[in-house]
Formats: sequence, C-alpha cells, structure tokens
Amino acid sequence: MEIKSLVQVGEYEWEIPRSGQMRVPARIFASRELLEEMDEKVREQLSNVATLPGIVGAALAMPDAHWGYGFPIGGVAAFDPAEGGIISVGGVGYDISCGVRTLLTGLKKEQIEPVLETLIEALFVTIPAGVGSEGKIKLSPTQLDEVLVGGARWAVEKGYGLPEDLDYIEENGSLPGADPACVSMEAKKRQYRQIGTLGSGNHYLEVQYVAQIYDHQVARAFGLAEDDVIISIHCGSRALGHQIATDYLRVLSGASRKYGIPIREKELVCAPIDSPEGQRYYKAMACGVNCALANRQVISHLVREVFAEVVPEANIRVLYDVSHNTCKIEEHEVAGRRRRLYVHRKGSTRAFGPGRPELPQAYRKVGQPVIIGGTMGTCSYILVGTTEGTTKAFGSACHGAGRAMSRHAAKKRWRGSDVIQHLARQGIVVRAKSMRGVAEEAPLAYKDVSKVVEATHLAGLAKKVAMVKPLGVIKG
DNA sequence: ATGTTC
Repeated sequence: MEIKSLVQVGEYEWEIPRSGQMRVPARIFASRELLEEMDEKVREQLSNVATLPGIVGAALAMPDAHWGYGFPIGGVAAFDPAEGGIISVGGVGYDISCGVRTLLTGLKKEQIEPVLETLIEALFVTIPAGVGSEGKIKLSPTQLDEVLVGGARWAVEKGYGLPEDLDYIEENGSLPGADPACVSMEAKKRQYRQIGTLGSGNHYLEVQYVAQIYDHQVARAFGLAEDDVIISIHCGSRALGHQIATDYLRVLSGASRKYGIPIREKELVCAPIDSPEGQRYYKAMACGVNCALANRQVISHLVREVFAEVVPEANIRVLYDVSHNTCKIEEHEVAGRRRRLYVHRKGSTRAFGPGRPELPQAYRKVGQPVIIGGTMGTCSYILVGTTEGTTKAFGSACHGAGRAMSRHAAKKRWRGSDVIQHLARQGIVVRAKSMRGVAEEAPLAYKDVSKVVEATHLAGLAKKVAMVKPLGVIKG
C-alpha cells in the first residue's frame, strides 16, 4: 500500500482521512513493513465501509488485513441502529463464526511424544474432515433447529461435553437472537450430517505445546505453563454458514436498493439494522454462529473420546473459544457515551480487556484469551485483550497470518506430499484428506504470523501471553 | 471458506 497518502497517528496506527462520501475516517493498525506489503484494495474497501450509514468512530483494519468480499478480511466496523446503522453480509463473511477453540490437556510434551503418531491417527479417523465431510450425528429438522438456537449449549445438553465448558465460550456457547425460521431449507439440508466436522481449506485440528511464555501472570490465569500440551480446533459453520451468506447476499442486495444505500461493491450490500431485511439477516447469522459453536463443541467431545482411549491421564478443559467472523451486539463507550452497537468483525478476533461483563470470572481481571492460529506447521499465539484495544478498536485484534499467495499460485508452486515431508523433518505429524489442500495451505503461502502478532501487540490491541508450536495436525 | 464455478 502507498504509505504517503496515509496519516500516521501512532507508531502502529495509520489513518485514511475522511474524503468524498466517507462519514468517518478509516484506521489501519500495522507496522510500516506490514502496511507496505498490504493490498491496495484494503484502502479502497475500508474507504467504502466508511461511507455506510450509521458507522461509528472509524472503519478499522487489523495488521493481517487483506482483500475480501466487500469488507477486507481483518476488518472491523461498528454501527449504531439509533443512527440508521446497517448490517452487512460482507462484514461477517461466508464462514460465519469461523473461529478457534483451544483445549488444555493437563499433559506435558514428554508424555505425548511416545504416542504422538497413534494419537494423530486416532484423531484423524474420529473427526470427519475434508470437503463435504459428514459425521455420525444425523439430525432431524427439529433437532437442527435446536442446534441453531442452542449452539454449544445444545451439544452439552445432548452429552457432548461438560456444563463448565460453556463458561469458556464467547456468548457462553449460544448467541441470543437466532431464529431458524430465517434460515432457508437449502442451508438446513446441507447441515443435517455436518455437525462435528472439521471442513477443509485452512481449517485444522492441531496438537500443540507451549513453547514460550511472555506474560507469566496472565499465563497462570489462563492455566498455561511451558511444555503444556494443548489442542486447537479451527473451523466454522460449514456449508450452512456459507449458504446463509449466499442467500442473504441476494436479500440485502435488494434491500440496499430499497433503502437507497449506494452499492460500491457487489458484496458490500447491506440493510438498516432496524429494517425487516436487516433483522432477518441478524437472526439467520446468529443461527450460523450457533452452528459453529455446536460444531466446535462436538469436535471437543470427540477429542475427549480419543484422549480417553490413547492418553487416559489427560484432563481436557476449554481454555476459550473465539470467533473471528461475526456481527455482535455490544456496548461500547464512544466519546464518553455508552452505546449499543452492532460490531462486525471479519477476520478479526474479539479481544475484550479486563472488566467486561461478558468474560468468565476466571478471566475478568486479566482480559479474554485471544487465540491466533498460524497455519499448518507454523507457530500460533495466545494473547490477552487490553483496555487500550477495547477503546481503540471496539475490543478487536488480528485473527491469524492471512494469505500471502493465492490458492491457485500455491498449488502450482508446491506438491502436497513434499509439504508433508518437509514438516515431518521438523517432527510434525500431518494427516490430511487432500494433498491438493495441503499444497494450497503450504506454510509459505501465508504471511508470517509472528510479524502480525508483533504488530498487534505493539499497537496495544492485545498483548502476547504465549507462543505455541505444533506437534501434529489433522486437515481436510 | 464452500456438495472447491448453480
């Protein structure tokens, strides 16, 4: 991105001044290096977002921002319904509530190493992965509706997990406001057999160990110590979320015209929050969120079953479950006034600092765990939300590395089997459904997650707590 | 991301 047209407002904070139809400025949180590499499209898309009715403060981009449909991936925007604020499909993304859940195991690295191959193999055969993958759970239409309202709470009630798991999931496992009547039959049909499945693309389940602690006090509050074995599950709402997005892209396209909101990009369509179309999208999107929360809960249950078999001394607890493709109703103080806002985070993790009532008691004094997944074979990070980030960015941080190379280019550059061999030489066990998928997800096709996390940390959006490294991974 | 371009 051309830096000279930006105004530097902090060492890691840059502003696109208001111009043309922009109602507010746009702000990008990044190091100079990441900003230079950043897609020029991010500037254009952020400026478009800044023109939307009812936007509050500024249109924001995280250090891992890159081009997306309508909104950039790594984008954050909050809208006030009382001021004609809108809700947008492009502000959430296709994979509604895609996110990461991290589980603690109570095990040390040395305990797992002798059984690592067996463990990864058992996880691979137990947890369905890959395009169109289906699980053992088959839901009736009534049961699916219960999932879409209940989320992880539904899963726990059905025996897939423990009641205390719910305390460590954003929204306590269930986003209010979901209405299955707003979800098409087409979307529901695609989900009957997809509960508790991993999916494909950049989704994965990784067995990791804590390689480095940066903040010992917060790490203690999170229950993390060096060499601890943890599990991270990265997946979303599968075909259902995708279908909801597809359906409502059409609905909101009509709504944009109906309410006279200029369409600057096909996927930037939106509707006023208080319109029937806007409310229907919110209620459907909440179903997508609950689907993803139920998914990660059922997968956690399968992980527990595998560990009970392979490493029975494990005690699996949920560290936290974060979503990075959502629109949520949150209270924020803006210019001294508390306001109820619809906060869109697309490729951005909620990162609430200390004191927020949404956080479980165990984390309320320190802030929420902010789980940042790397890509296959690279390290990942656990950060903690800050008061500064809650003020500056509605409590938001980056979500991961972000692609540096297209899927197509990656496939031409690498062979899946070579990527797996390369990782094996580093002692990382990989089991995958698709070699083509592995090539697309080659570590070098992604930006350096460490640089993204460093910029997030230095910008004050969230603070580094721990770095984790992979031992084994299963992929679609 | 996605029954990977209905």
